[in-house]
Formats: sequence, structure tokens, C-alpha cells
Amino acid sequence: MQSGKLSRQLLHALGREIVGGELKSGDVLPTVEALSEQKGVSRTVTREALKGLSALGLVKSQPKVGTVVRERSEWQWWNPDVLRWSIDAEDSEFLVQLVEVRRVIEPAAVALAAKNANEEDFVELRAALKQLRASLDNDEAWAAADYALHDRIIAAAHNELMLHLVRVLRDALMYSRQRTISVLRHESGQPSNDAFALHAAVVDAICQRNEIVAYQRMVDLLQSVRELIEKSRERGEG
Amino acid sequence: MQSGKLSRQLLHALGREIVGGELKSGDVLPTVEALSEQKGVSRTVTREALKGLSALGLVKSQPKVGTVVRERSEWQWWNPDVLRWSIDAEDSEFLVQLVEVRRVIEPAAVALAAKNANEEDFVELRAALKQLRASLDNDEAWAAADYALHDRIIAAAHNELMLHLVRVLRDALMYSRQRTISVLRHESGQPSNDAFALHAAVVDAICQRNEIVAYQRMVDLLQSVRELIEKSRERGEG
DNA sequence: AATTATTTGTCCGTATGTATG
DNA sequence: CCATACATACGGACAAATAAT
Repeated sequence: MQSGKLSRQLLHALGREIVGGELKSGDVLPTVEALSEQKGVSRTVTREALKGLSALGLVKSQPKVGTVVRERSEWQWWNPDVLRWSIDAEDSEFLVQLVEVRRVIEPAAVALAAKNANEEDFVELRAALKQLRASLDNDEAWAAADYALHDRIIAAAHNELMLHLVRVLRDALMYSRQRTISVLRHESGQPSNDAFALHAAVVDAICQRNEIVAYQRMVDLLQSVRELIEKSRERGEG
Repeated sequence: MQSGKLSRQLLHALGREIVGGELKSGDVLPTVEALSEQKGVSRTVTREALKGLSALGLVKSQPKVGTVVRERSEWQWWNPDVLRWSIDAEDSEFLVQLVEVRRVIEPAAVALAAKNANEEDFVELRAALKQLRASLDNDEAWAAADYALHDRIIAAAHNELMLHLVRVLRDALMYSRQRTISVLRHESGQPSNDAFALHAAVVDAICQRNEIVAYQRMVDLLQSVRELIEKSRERGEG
């Protein structure tokens, strides 16, 4: 019948219900038997789905009591699925928090890059910056070069944990922006000498291994992107 | 027979083998049949364990090919279990990265607190700071007050995602320090007027809503803690 | 291009452990 | 201490997918 992964489908369905708020903290899910019948799947599938929810901290299963939804504070927020379900829930407050976290995490990652970057990274960063400058006249090329540069910057931190964290964050933001197409066009800002200068300032600070300045320059950059997005919204493009 | 959760035990056993490096990227695990027999559990249990590993991004299962260990870049590093297994692996490089991430995340969280704290938070923060000052003559009370203050600071950021991130990070660090007892004694530094001043500077910056200064003051604080730990190690207490 | 072998994915009848009342 | 209800565990059978021949 379904294409493979029945348990994954059920996992996502239940995950969305919980994160979306249809099932609230303390609510008890139907028994494995009942759920299986409701969804038309076997107990094995249901059990695996509940196992998955349990691993994400969304529910807790106990004999006799059943499977209950846990507090939000117990959820594993930094799991990609949980993040996506949260975005799907269209909670504007959550989106604000997501953007907010990016605004402090990325500068922090840049500060780490300023600390850990080696000569090789400097070369790569300057090359990526050069590519960005060469893309001033092409929106698509600019977006690609912008993405590549940001990626290079994080990689220069030489920290697997930070790299993964920023990636999860970036993926979540990109997913959320698939919903507001007009913003997507501006996600990396418009090509301009000003925008380029902001990027160059970040790279310069890293190459000087100045953590504080690197942090501040990234804050400046994100701020400018934010202003561009807000302006485009004021013009009714949102 | 066994005490509940057989699948969880198997999940942890396999997780440790993978994260610990005994099973390397690309390695193929035994079939469900073989694993079940090896470990003396049913196929149901084995399947659930593999499902858990899959959810953590540690493995990928495909018909005919089997269950293969994925690249480190695919792992969900910010899952508490993955972090613990990584710490158990005794990879000194990983511990360095963990401490490093803390060194930039906590200041970032403080910067966020400086942005989002309200009057109520100011009152709470000043109270926590007062408590810290009152604990200058007692190591245990100091540690407790220090912990409470840091908690208050993060809470002032009013951001669920950041709160959870810092908590996961803190839990991981505390877990890793259960192994180096002597460091544990100094985890919050020694009570001193200098240490208190560093904390007060952080709180002051937050209350002035100065993100940059708050960030820098937290960097200073963590740096001083680091110096204390290093000194204690030089004295042969590590 | 088709067949086969292998392995995961799925289903379900049954048995056991455990906590509640 | 017993009865109940629920999760947990077992294992035999079948379906689906895919690599290799």
C-alpha cells in the first residue's frame, strides 16, 4: 500500500499534532491498540512511531498510565523534525525566537571562526569574498556566493558542534521561508556595494583574529538584511 | 526478564559503539535477525533500537543493503544521548569543542538577555546577584548562587530555543565533569571579590540593555573561570 | 531486461511484566 | 492480595524493495 516508512508517516502525523498544540501537555494518547485501528496500521508501526516520539522527548510511555504528552521544556527543540513541526504550527512567536537565535548564534560562530581560523581558511575566505564581489551584477550568483561565503565562515570555526548547530538553524529558517516567497528573494540581501562592504568587514575581522569585532560585524550584517526585508514588506512585497 | 526497556538498552549499546568509533562510517551492521540472536533479544526489540539510531541520524536502513553507519556530519549532535556518548568516547578534541561552544553560546545568550529582559527580570537578576555576594564566605552556597544566577540570566532572554540549547550544553558539561572531580570543585570559580565583580558586570550590562558589553563581560567571566581551572591543574590538582 | 536472493518493512496472535485501584 | 489495563516482548509469516547475477 503506502510507499515504505509507515511508521515515519505516523510519527510525523502525531508529532505535528503535539507540536501544533492539538494534543496538549498531559494529554494521554489512545492505546497502541486503539491508535493502530484509528490509523489503520499495525501495532508494530504504532509502537515504532511512539518510540520515535519518545526519543524526541514529546511523549513518555508507562505501563498502565499510557502514553502522555510531555512539557514543552522536555522537548528536543533542536531536532530538525521538531523544528519543522514548530514552523508548520505557524506560531509567530516561535518564528521570532528562531530569527532571534540566529541573530546571536551566527555572530557567536563568527567569533569562534576568528579564534580558530588558520592561514588556509584565510585564503578560502578571501577567495569566497572575491567571488561575492564578482557577483554584484547578478542576483542569482550573488545569492550563491553569499551562501558559500557564510558556509566558509562557519567552517573556519573548526568545530563540529557549532557547524551542525548553525546548519540546523539555517535549514529551519530556509524551510520557514519557503512559505513567504517574496522574502526568499531577499534572504541574502540585494547585491550592492554596501552589502559587499558588510561581508568584507566580517572577513577582515576574522583574518585579524579579532573575535569582538567579528561578532559585531556579523551583527551589523544581519541587521542590514533585516532592514532590507522590512523595507520590502513595507512596500507590500510581503 | 530484563528490567523494562530492552530496546533502550540495545539502543545505547549500539549508540556507544558508533559514536565511540568501534563502528565506523560506512560499516554495515548485522541483519536484524543476526543482531537479535547475538544480543539475545527479539526482532521487535532490535528493530526499535535501530529505529532509534536512525532517528538520531547515526544509521540509515535500506532493504537489501542493510543498516549502515552514517557520516559524522549527519549525526544529530545536539541530542543529549549523542552528546553523552561522545563524552564517554573520551575524545579530548570533542571536549575542547564542547567547552569552546559554551564559551561563545553563553555570551550570545547573555546578549539576547540584554535585549529581551524586562523590569521584572532586572529585579530577579539583582536579587540573584545579591545572593551571590552574600555567599562569598561559603563555597557551597557560592556554587548554588552562581548556578541560580546563570540560570536567571538565560531565562531573561525569554527564548525557549536558547534556553533549551544552553540547558543541553550545561547538562553535557556537567556530565563530563563528573569524570574530573577536582575540576568540579572549581566549576563556578572560587568565591572572591574579583569573581563577584565579574558577575556584577554581566548583570549591569544586561540591565543597561547593552548587548555588546554584556557579551564581552560574559567572555571575561568565562575566561577567568578557565584561568582558575588551569591554575589548579598546574598545581597538580587535575 | 528479467529473475533471484537478501534484507528491511509490516502484520498479528500470544505471552509477560508492571502499575493502578 | 487480587483484578484490571496497559505497555512491553516474543516470533512466525508475508510483503516490498533493491542489489547482484
